[in-house]
Order: sequence, then structure tokens, then C-alpha cells
Amino acid sequence: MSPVSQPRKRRKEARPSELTAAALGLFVERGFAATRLEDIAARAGVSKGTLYLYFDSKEALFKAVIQEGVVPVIAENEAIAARHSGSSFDLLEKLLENWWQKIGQTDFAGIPKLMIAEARNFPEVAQFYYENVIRRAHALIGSALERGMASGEFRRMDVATTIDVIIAPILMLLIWRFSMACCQNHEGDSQLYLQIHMDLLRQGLRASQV
Amino acid sequence: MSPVSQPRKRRKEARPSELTAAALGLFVERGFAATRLEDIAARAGVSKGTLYLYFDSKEALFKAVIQEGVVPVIAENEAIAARHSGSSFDLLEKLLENWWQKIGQTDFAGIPKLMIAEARNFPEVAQFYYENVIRRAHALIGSALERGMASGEFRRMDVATTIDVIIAPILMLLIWRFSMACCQNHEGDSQLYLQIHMDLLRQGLRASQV
Amino acid sequence: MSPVSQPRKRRKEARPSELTAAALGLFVERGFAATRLEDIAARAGVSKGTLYLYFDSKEALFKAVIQEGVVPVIAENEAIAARHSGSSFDLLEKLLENWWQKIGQTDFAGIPKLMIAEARNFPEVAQFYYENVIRRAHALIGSALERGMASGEFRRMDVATTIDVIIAPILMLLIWRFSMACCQNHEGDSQLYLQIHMDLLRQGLRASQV
Amino acid sequence: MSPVSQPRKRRKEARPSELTAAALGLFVERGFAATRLEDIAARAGVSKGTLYLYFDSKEALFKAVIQEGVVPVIAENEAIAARHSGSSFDLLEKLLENWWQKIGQTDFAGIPKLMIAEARNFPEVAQFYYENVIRRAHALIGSALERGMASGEFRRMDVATTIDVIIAPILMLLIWRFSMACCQNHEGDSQLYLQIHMDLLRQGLRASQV
DNA sequence: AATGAATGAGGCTTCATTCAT
DNA sequence: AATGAATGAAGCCTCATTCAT
Repeated sequence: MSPVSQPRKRRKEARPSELTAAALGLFVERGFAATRLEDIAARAGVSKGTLYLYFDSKEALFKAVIQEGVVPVIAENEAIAARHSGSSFDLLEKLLENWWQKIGQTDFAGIPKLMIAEARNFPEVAQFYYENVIRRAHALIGSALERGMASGEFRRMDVATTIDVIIAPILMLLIWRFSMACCQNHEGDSQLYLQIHMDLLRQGLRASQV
Repeated sequence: MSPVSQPRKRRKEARPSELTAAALGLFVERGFAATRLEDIAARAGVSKGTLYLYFDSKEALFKAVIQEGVVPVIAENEAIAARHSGSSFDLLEKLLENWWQKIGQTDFAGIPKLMIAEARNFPEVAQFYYENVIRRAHALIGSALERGMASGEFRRMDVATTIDVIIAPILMLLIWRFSMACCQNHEGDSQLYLQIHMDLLRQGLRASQV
Repeated sequence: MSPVSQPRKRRKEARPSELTAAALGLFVERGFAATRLEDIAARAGVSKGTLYLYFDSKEALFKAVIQEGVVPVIAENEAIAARHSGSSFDLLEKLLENWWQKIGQTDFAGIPKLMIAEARNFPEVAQFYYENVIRRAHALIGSALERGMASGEFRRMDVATTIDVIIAPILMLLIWRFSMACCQNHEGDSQLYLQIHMDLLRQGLRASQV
Repeated sequence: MSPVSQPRKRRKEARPSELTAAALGLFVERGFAATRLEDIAARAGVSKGTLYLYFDSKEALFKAVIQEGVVPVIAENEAIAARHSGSSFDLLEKLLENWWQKIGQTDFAGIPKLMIAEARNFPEVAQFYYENVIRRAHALIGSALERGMASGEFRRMDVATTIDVIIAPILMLLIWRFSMACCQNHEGDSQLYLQIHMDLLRQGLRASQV
């Protein structure tokens, strides 16, 4: 209860996320199989055995990494959509902006690459991620598109597939950053990339003015 | 000299690509580190040791897989672009069509996912892939965009970044197929997906009609 | 802090030499290449993996075996020579006696056979052994011979080559013990062997009395 | 029967010894276990499979190497001893001279090192070598010593052990050449070495005058 | 007789996991 | 709670041996 004991306690409670953070970094960098628990422990500043105090196995650690990666940004965006009143395209931009703040510019940005690389090795985890992130994100975009079509702002389209096409460049931005980006000698400008994506969509989705 | 002696020789020459084909399949499915050479050998119908008659190591096999994945479809597309005379958007569609035939519907479709998952573990291979595939593909799209801007068909844009945005959904189509696709209960319709992508682009790239 | 915690630590420190001892025995018996790490581990009462906690590789273990085999007997003999005051032949006998006590009758006796069998496969190790053992031993014998020649006790001779001839039977005694000795049905009497060697030398080195 | 067919036939008959010669060289250089049959085949200028036309296994090849190494020099020396009429020391010198010509300066010189290194792995081969080479060589030296003692030329001695001491430097000369010799920067002078050995023996074996 | 492609047992090495401290 | 020494299963790779040509 003394102030001295606080850092210790906070430390203890913070441990799991310190460990998953270290694990996420290495899993993204090298892949699940090629990452050694010893390296994760070293990066987190603990010993190998300590990992087993918090996670039953390497696989359990992986699951925790992904589950922790499902941050409440989806819920946030659902709330944003719920109270949005402007144009549908504005909504899409707001959602993207929030995603960019909460995911794209944080360590969680590595999750998509990791999940894609390991989906087939961990089908249940992939399923979990799909249900809790992808499906909800799709629904979110989908309702924005439906809303825009209903109002006449967007042209008619196959919504389900259009969602995939819209999301693809956004995911790819992150995937690229954690894979081939090192091969490019020029820095990619994420802001510009996202802006161009939205520019294309603004015009591409618009109901043709006759 | 006799035709009888051929099968042996033909086998010898055909082996490497039989092996890389098997390896590609498993690398895409499980990742490089999680794939056992024994499984690759089994899939190719040979023994473990046989792999070493053709490749020095697992890593060398990986390199061969990627290098063999650089099929001449790029050159083909360069030729298509060179002799194209219609609208620039038509050119983009032709290039996509050929890519879909030669890559998207073949075993090579797995290469992008594999390369993305392993890029950081094999920087030289990634560099090779970048130089020989990505850079040339970018140049190809880029010249089509420039051509369309020059003719007034396309609106003005930051070409370099727009290329990335345009390519992203195409790459993502393949990446998805070899990763999260298994989580979806509905079949993805690739044709529809590509068509929608092109629809969005057709309208999105068009110079605004006053 | 408690004495109870000691055994673990003591073990940790004692391990390397337990392992090299086991390795020496098997390397001498079967040769480096024909010895399996698993057998070394078994002889030392540990598991295969434990070896790698202390040595990076089989080759590193070999090096350690040799380096540990360079016991300070040479230094001891150098000290003996430095303070010797009797006849030069007496000195040779003292050196031999000490060598016999500290090397010939211990596990280190196997080193010469091992080193000879593997010298060409491990040139750097051989070089190390040569510099730290052989060269110093030669210098030691050499100075005894010079001393004896100077005093008139020994006849004139080509010292460098004579050293080799003198050492040969001593090395051979050990080499034989770890190789062909098993083919003989009679026990070799090392004491007698060494005594006869010295007898031949006593008379063979003596300056002719005219 | 045509002259043209001769080289072929000679070739065929010569094969086994070409193969054992290549094998001896590599066995001596690297040891039995560390030598690959492929390298032996390559050195002999044949393919790996060809070895199995002449030898059942790697071990059989090793046996053949040793057996072929038991050249009739022993028989020769036995004949020399039988017809010798001069001093006993002269006989020892003659035997050594012949050995030096027929073994010491030929490829067979590597046999002792090889046999010593592998004796414990191939006890039957070692036994064979012991019976057919070592025992007979010992008997030869032994009878010369007995002869010299009987005539009063040599002093009294334990013959069996003295033989070992006498032979040791001779064996060591060869063993050294194929092991540690590479560590010395100066060339060893074998002639001088053998001469010094005999000088020591001449004086060392002599019956004390007076 | 000769080849060399193919095999698969076996060894070195790694690393997830356990457990005594 | 934390450590890190120890384990042993498993994978990469080698190479003696076989066999179709």
C-alpha cells in the first residue's frame, strides 16, 4: 500500500501486455515459427521461463497477441457511425481517420500482416479475428455504403464485394509497411496514399450526375 | 541416343520445377519456417535426400521458388502495352486480364502472399522480387496512367502513389485467397471483385466532365 | 546465499570439464567424426541438448578438449628444469618422471593420439597444441641437451633432431596404448619401456670416454 | 587380343589398386569416418557407384587398403636377415634402409597413422595388421637383437620391450609426417632423423667395453 | 563395366517446454 | 514471481548404399 509498492504492482499487471507487445513485434518481423521465445523474452526484458507464468504455450501467446490486437477501435467506429449525420462519404472518411489514429499509427498496425501470414496455421485464431474484426469492419463499411445508396449519394453497387475492394488498399498499406517496404528506397507517404484512395472512391462511388 | 533413354533425362530436367511447385504450395500454406522439407519431398513424390540433389538448402529452394515465380507475364504485358492503341483504361483492363489468366488463375497466385510473409526474413530475395516484378509492374501501370493523363482521358494525379492504390486490391485478392479466405463461408467471386475494382477506377480516374 | 544453493552453482561450473572429460574419452576411442554427441552426453550423464549450453558445436567441444588437455605440466617441468642442479641426464629423468605422473597416468594420456589423428582436420587446433605443448616441450628437452653438451656430459649432436628422436618413444607409448595395444595379448609394461628408453639414452647420449 | 584392347584390360585389372590408393590418401588425410566415398571416387576418377563394383562397402574398402598396405617388404627383410653375415647392427641398418626405400618413401607411409587412428574402430583389421606386419617386424628386430647379444656385440637387455623402443621413433617419423608436420615451419630431415636414431642405438645397444 | 539419380537412416543442432531453486 | 539449467522431440542435412539405365 506504500507508494513504493505501487510500481511493483503496476509492473505485475502490465506484464502480459509487455510480453504480447514484444511478441507482436517479433512475430510480425519474422513470422510465428521463426520467432524464438527466448528472443521475445529478451525483448521484454524477462527470462524465458517467465513467459510461461503468463501463457501456457507459444501458441497461446500468439492467440493473446491477436486478441489484444482487437482493440476497441471497432466499437468506437460503430459509435461514430451511429451518431453520424452528414454525407455517407464523410462517414467513410471519419472512420478511416479514426482507424488511422488508433491502428495505423500504432504497434497494432502489424496485426494484419501477421494474421495473413499465419491464418492457415491457426484457423481458430483467424476465425476469431474474422468474426471480431473483419466482419464488424465490413458491416460498418457496408452500412455506410447502403446509407449512401439509399440517399442517392452513391451509385448502385454490389455492396458485399465493393467493401472488399475498398478495404483492400487500406490493409495493403499496413501489410506493405511490414514486408516489402524495406525494398523501396523512397519513403511511402501514407497520408497521400490514403488521400488518393479516398479521392478515387469519392468520384468512383458517386452516383452519376445526369 | 534411343528414345528409351529419354524418360530418365526428361525426369532429371523436369525435377527442379516439380520440386519448386511442391515447395511453393506448402510455403504458401504454412510459411517457410513451418514447412518441413520432408513434406515438400512427399508432395513431389520423392525422398528427402532428392531435394538436395537440386537445391543446396531449404533457403536455396525458397529462392528458386520465387525466381521461378517471376514468370514472363511482365514481359508479355510490356509487349501488350507497347502495341496498344485504344483508350488508356482499355489498356489497364487488358493488362489485368492477362495477369489474371497467367498469374491469378495459376499456382503462381500464391507468390505474393509468400513473398509478403517472408520478405523480412529474406531481404535479398525480396529485393530480387521487387526489382524484377514489382518495379516493372509499377512502371507498366505508371505509363498507362501517364498516357491517359496526356490524352485527357484521366484526371491529373500523383502517379507514383496512385499506382500503389490501384495495385493494392489486385494483390489483396490473391493474398486473401491464401490466408483469410478460409474463414469466409461464402465463396469470393474474383471476377466480380476485379470488375468492381475496375468500375471504381473507370469513374475514379476519369477527368471530370465539366 | 545459503549453502543449499551451492550444488546448483557448483554443478554449473563443473559441467564443462565433466563434458570435456567424457568427450576426450570417446574422441580418443573412436575419433572425432565417429563419435556421436549423444554418446558423449550419455557418458557425462546429461542430455544431448545440455552440451549446447556449454559448447557451440561439436567442433568447439573438440577445441575445448584439446585446450583443457594443455595442462600446466609443461610449466611445472620448466620450473623443475630451472632449479635443477644435478647432471643433465638426471634432469631428463626428472622431467620424464613428472610427465609420467601428470600425463602418462591420467586421462590426458589420450590427447596425443587424438591430436595426431585429427591434426589435419583441425589445423588451427593442431597449431595451438603445437605452440603450447610441443614447442615448449621441445625447448625444455633442448635446453637439457645443450646443458649436457656444454658440461661435456653429452656428446655433440644435432640437438633439434635429437629431441624428436628422444620424444618419439615417449609419445608412442601413449599412442600405442590407445590404438594397437588391444591387439597384443600381453600387457605392455610402461615402466620397463620408459626405463629401457632411458637406458639406451644414457649410454647413447654420453660423450665417449676415451 | 588386338593391341587396342590391352589398355582397357590393364585398366580393368589396375582399378582396385587405383581405388585403394585414392582411398588411402584420403583416409590418412581425414580419417575413415570423415572421408566420403564420393571424394575417393573423384580422386580415382570414377563415379561413386563404381566403388561398389570392387568393394562391398566402405569398411571393405578400408580393409583392402590396409591389406594392400602389407606389402612384401617384411618378407624381403626376412630374406635379408636370413642371408646376413656381418655385424648385428649392420643388419639393423640394412633392414631400416630397405624399409625406408619400400615404405617410408612411398604412399604406404601413411598406413601407420591410419591404422593407429582407426585401430579401435576396426579391431579385426588391426589384428590382421598386427599379425602380418607388426609381429613379424618385431620378430625380425628381435632376432637381430638376440643375435647381437649372443655374439657379445650388444649388451644384455629385455629384448621384447627394447624392440618397441627401437621401433617407436621409426613409426613416429611417419605418423608425424601425416599429422602434426604441417604445424612446423621447418622441413623435417628424415635422413638425419633416422641417422641420429641409429647413432643413439649404435652406442646405446653396444655391450660396455672393458 | 560404369554411371549417377535416388533413397533413407542417422547425426548435428535448435528450441519449446519443464522444474528445481 | 522469476530464473535459467536441463530436457528431448523434431528438423535440416549428409552420405553410404542401391539400382535402373
